[in-house]
Amino acid sequence: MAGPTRDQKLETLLSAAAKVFAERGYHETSMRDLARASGVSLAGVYYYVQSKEELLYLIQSRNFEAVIASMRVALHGVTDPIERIGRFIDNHLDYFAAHMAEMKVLSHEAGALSGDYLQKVNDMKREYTRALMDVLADVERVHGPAHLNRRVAAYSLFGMMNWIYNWYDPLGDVGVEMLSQNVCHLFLGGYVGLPVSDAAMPRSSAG
Amino acid sequence: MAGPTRDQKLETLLSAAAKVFAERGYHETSMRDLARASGVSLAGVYYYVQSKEELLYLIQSRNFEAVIASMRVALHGVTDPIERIGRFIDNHLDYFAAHMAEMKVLSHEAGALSGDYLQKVNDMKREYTRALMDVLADVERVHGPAHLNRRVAAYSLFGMMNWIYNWYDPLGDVGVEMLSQNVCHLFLGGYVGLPVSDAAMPRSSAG
DNA sequence: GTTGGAGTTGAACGATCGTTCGAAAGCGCT
DNA sequence: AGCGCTTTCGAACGATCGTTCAACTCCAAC
Repeated sequence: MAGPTRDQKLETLLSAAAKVFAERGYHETSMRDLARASGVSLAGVYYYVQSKEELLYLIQSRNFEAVIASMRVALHGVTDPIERIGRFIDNHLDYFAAHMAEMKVLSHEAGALSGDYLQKVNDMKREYTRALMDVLADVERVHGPAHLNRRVAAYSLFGMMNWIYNWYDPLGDVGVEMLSQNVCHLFLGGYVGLPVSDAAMPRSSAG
Repeated sequence: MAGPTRDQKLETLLSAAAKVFAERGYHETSMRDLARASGVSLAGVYYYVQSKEELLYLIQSRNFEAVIASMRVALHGVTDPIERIGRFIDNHLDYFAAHMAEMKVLSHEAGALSGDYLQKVNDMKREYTRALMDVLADVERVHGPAHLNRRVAAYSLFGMMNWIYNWYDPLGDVGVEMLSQNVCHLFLGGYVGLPVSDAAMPRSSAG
């Protein structure tokens, strides 16, 4: 019958904050809004968090770390470059759809941080981008050079995937599986220039 | 020797505001920042604009109108659906790259408006999205049904194109022409599922 | 029953926000 | 010079912001 841990209450606070940040935006949201949404007093928020900016940083860094860690697992042991891309996309969209509020805050509120907070999140961003670029380099090593600038291709893919917070409803008629398959097909079809065999689609080879 | 018109001074104000909004974000920017950036006093701004929100609305609506009008011209008389898509992409990226600050404000500050302002911008968004979806329907009518959900494809393309404010530098080593060609290739290759003939690329047929 | 730390709070702080307003300044016209 | 209209401004308004702090409650340990 133990009450919630300090860490658990912080998680609850972060979760509530992510929801409000996603709806109203970081700067429009006041600490009083967050207090109301998480059921504590205004001053009570500051018992768990040093500042409003640290709150945003915790949301961004924790989820970014989770995405990267999950991506490493998803790609581990997979050698076919095409399937590695499929896994990368699949992992990204799965996590995005499962944590819409947090990922919208991560994608949309990228420039709201400053100082050390900003630098640390930017480091993760560089690491994640590098991971994708490496996979793209693998593809070209195996299937020959693409007729596309690799950097443009990488950021276009991130654009496709990160833009979904503007329109996608995980509970709508387009399931996450279909979304992921479509993005895989769209990107791979355009990047390697040929219809992608179903065997390379992660959804049908891992389940 | 006539001094600047009232409309010209408003344009100057909007341009300066777009730049500051793009850099700092709409809500972080104060009317005092805008006054300093445009060289007038704080109260002076309110001679040209009723409110901060109207300022944002004017930036968004004027540029959205320009994009839509320019798109109508670019597509006029073009019958081949594939080339119509190419023109659509080309027009979008051309305008985006030429008006980075304004288009970033339009893309990134979508949820900052409210009331009638929001409704009017949303109407334009619906019109623009509908235009793309119609072209996609044309493609499928000619080249057979795509193996992709049309809505997912449309929003993925918008994602690719609108995300560029997060990374693209028009003055960098990737020119607008290469960017546009790459996005065309990426999208068409994935959507119609085959290498796109150069003749269908707007850059090589219109010059 | 008393101590002490963890958790929570109401009230207040100075700063900054968007907006307003009356007055002054510029200026073509007579 | 004097009038009328547009343009500009300094100063102030009330509201809200992020943050702080002393005081309070709660409860396990002694």
